[in-house]
Amino acid sequence: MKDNAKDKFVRTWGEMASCWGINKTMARIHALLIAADAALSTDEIMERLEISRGNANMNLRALVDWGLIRRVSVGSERREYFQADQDIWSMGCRIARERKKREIEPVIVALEECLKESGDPRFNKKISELLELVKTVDSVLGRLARQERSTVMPKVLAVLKTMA
Amino acid sequence: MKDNAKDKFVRTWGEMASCWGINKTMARIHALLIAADAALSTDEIMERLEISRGNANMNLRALVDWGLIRRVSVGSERREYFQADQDIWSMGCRIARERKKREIEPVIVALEECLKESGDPRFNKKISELLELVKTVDSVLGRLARQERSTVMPKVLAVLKTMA
DNA sequence: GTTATCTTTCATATATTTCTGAAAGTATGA
DNA sequence: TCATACTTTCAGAAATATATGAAAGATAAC
Repeated sequence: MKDNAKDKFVRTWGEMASCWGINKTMARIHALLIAADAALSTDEIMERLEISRGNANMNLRALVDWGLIRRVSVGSERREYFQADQDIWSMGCRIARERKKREIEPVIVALEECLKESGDPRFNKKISELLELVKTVDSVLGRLARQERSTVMPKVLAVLKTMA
Repeated sequence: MKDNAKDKFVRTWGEMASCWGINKTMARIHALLIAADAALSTDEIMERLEISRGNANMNLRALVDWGLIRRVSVGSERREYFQADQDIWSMGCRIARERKKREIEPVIVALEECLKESGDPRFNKKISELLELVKTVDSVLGRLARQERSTVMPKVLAVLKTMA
């Protein structure tokens, strides 16, 4: 890691990881691959981030799972290489989609169950409001996630500006 | 904890906590206070969640810090009681504000530094795009957070529907 | 089949986060 | 000032999450 700016980028992404509820190494690998000009092999990643093979393998799999990176083959080599999605906006869409799936949808299901099971009207009122809030967020994320190349956010912003 | 629906609500909120990058007990206390009809004392919270005094104190402070609950005094009692914000939408605004401050703003600062320090045009292009994405999210959250009683989300949703 | 190369798994180790409970701190009022 | 009622702190314990590296599992070429 000779380039200071890239190095800082990798470090920063890793430090932010805990806020985002993901693991630090996963974030660092992602950053490394975003910054990289070419696809990298597992060994290159291990070396540059000073992590073990098992760790690299686990986090690469998780990143592929999130749809944030993909396996690519280089020439006729046996070795697998990894490459980050090169379109930043589409990366944003994927993150939106995954977070919706992992963070929001399970809450909606659980809140609806609470609502069904409870007879307390005061509690039900609160849960309904919460559900309304969560569903709105869910809906916004859902629409965002559906865009191929996102033009949504700028439009949303424009609308917000006319209010306030 | 006799009420099953409330109990499930507290449990669910706690389980989601890791996704949101906050701690489980903090989320459970928050849920307990949302569900409660009256303010609760530290001892009541300790007892109902079966946690220690130190733990309760630490997480109550964090929740006050986030602006999600507040200290209230009951009658002439010496003891402090805690109460969740009763307005769910305003709670949403607070969460938006805190997450913007904790998760988004530091990234923007760091990305701008990366941009300044790097001479690699390919890298700079990616960072600029990333910055644009992050700033858009920041801006949306910022506007959301500024609303007192949020009417923003429904409007945003309405706008999104006209596109698709 | 055998060898060489690369990937995945998993028991164990390490690091990090969270929790406990007793001690110290603070405020109130007799 | 002392006793009382409550809050906060913090060192160590427990729980959880992450990482390691050697072994087992693939796959391809010979």
